[in-house]
Amino acid sequence: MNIQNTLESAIKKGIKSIYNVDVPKIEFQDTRKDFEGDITMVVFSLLKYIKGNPFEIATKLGEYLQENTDQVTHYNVVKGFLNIVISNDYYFNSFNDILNIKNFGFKNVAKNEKAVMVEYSSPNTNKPLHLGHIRNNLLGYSVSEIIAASGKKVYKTQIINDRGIHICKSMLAWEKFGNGETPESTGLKGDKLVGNYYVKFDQEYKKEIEQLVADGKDIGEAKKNAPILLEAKEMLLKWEAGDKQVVALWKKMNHWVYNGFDISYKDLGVDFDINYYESNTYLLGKDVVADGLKKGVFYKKEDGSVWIDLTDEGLDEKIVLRADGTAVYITQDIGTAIQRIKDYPDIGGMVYTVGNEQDYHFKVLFLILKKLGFSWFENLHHLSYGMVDLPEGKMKSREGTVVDADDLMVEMTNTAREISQELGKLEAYTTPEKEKLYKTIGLGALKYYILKVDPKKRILFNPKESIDFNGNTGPFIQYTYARIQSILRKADFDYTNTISDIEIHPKEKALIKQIQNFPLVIQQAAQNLSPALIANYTYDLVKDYNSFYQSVPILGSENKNEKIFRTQISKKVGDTIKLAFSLLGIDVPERM
RNA sequence: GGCCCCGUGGCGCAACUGAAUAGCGCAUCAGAUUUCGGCUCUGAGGGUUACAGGUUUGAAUCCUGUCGGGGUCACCA
Repeated sequence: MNIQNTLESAIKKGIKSIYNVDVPKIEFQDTRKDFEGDITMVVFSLLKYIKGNPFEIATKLGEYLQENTDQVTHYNVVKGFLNIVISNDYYFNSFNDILNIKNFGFKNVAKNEKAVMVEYSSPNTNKPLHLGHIRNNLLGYSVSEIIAASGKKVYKTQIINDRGIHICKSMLAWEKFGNGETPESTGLKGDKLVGNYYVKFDQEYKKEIEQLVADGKDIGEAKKNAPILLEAKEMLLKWEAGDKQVVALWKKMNHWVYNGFDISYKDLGVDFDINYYESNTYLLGKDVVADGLKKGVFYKKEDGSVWIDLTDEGLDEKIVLRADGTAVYITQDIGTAIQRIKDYPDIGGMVYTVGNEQDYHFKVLFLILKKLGFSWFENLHHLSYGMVDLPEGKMKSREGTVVDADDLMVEMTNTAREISQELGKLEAYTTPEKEKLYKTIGLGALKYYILKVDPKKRILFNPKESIDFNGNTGPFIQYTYARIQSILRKADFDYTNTISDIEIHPKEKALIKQIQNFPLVIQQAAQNLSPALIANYTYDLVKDYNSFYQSVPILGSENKNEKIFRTQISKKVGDTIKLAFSLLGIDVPERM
């Protein structure tokens, strides 16, 4: 029970006894530095229920609290703000209550809570992962961890786009120009090898168009009729017909890609519980459309195509099935959503981590599922995020301006190595341990940098200059953690027993308050699908700790109990940093 | 053009979903530290929260309009 809840029920009781009124909610905020107090109640919001002068109301409630609660020692009133001072005993008690709770702030999965499926990454199998995927992966993974810590079961999933004309393009190019190259023969990661052939196709295709135009063909015609494109289309037909050779090639090359992705995912520190493949799901949804037609949710046009009218909701009409009966993108998404609920009946909602260019698509998708009558539609969320832009302009894979995910991770690690070699305290480390550490720091910087900002905002990413190691950054927080560990290593006394008979320092108070807040922050972050809340919380905690560290001696304290208490606080802060960072997918080092 | 998102000190970000004098980091300037890791801490300067109205006891936050940036309006995925 944190202080806010305790006070809230006490104040409600007070209001009941003084004014005989029930109020639903009491508002609190942190007391501003310039006033005395630990927590502040905002009286203004009560004026709806209680007629009167805010100052008087605050004073009466302050008096009531002082007399009727153990925790409130005194109070002061400024305008409509009741500043409440909390007793030292309360801080000791509440800190001692949580001192030995492992994973403080994390809630166990509640039985009656429905599970959540979080989809993220969802790559194409013809291109390696790039910077955009990194933001997607970090967000999706972190949100999954946060929801899990908030007390819900989570299924992490990705849907792999493994079929279609674009896949045939890289297959065809490999067949024509590959000379039997494999990841083993070239030493390339599988996704990189296949990606190269996707580029190769595009080059050949452009050449053929130029040739055709030079021969006097119209440019539009040339684009449609370039021989290599026709061949790719033919290949797609063969694939759909189940042609043995094409399917075998498709399987072989996709495997290369999956092996490549696995390496990238592992480096990035993300994982999945379930994979869905478009080759299995692209036919889903058609029967749902037939069903919806019967129910009158959809309607058929003269040419046989099926549509939904969303003009009443301020959107357009949207096609859900082509005239030839084949599915479009959204048909598949409808089918897949329903399929997932069938596969995992304990799911009560889903989170789709997809870029904001698909905002409209998901609006439509959710609306359709609502109209089809699925009750879980209201627990569908599109975790939409802004583009990651480069200083030079937009990322385009064809023009080679993409930042490759693997390259970026290596670059971050290199930067961390350079800095650590100058400043690190790593004498005790072996070379492999050092390498692991550089990666921890480099990726910590990258992850924190991306996750601390509101997902909706665009990020301008300058690989060379953007990543700072000072200030509000991952490494700064990691550094504080490492320093705490250094203190704990040196603490050669028993600090497991609880302490309560010393003077409590304001900086210690601030830290206890901050730690107590952690469970609430997790719940808020889960509700808002916002890793940024966790990142900012951790930073605030670390700043409070550094301030504490600077103001009071810990191991150097003369008073034995003080020494123990401060060590305990340090330990708890360290634990909390570690837990919070685990929610962001960031490791913390023992030394750096 | 319709719809959606964004606009906060020079730069990068906050503000618990409407509350006190809008916080923090980088950069700049001035200090602190016999001690536990000098990648730390304390302080100063720097803001009409893009602009104009409105609602409210109270607005960066809600509403309307304008401007600027981005996205989206495919029988592509």
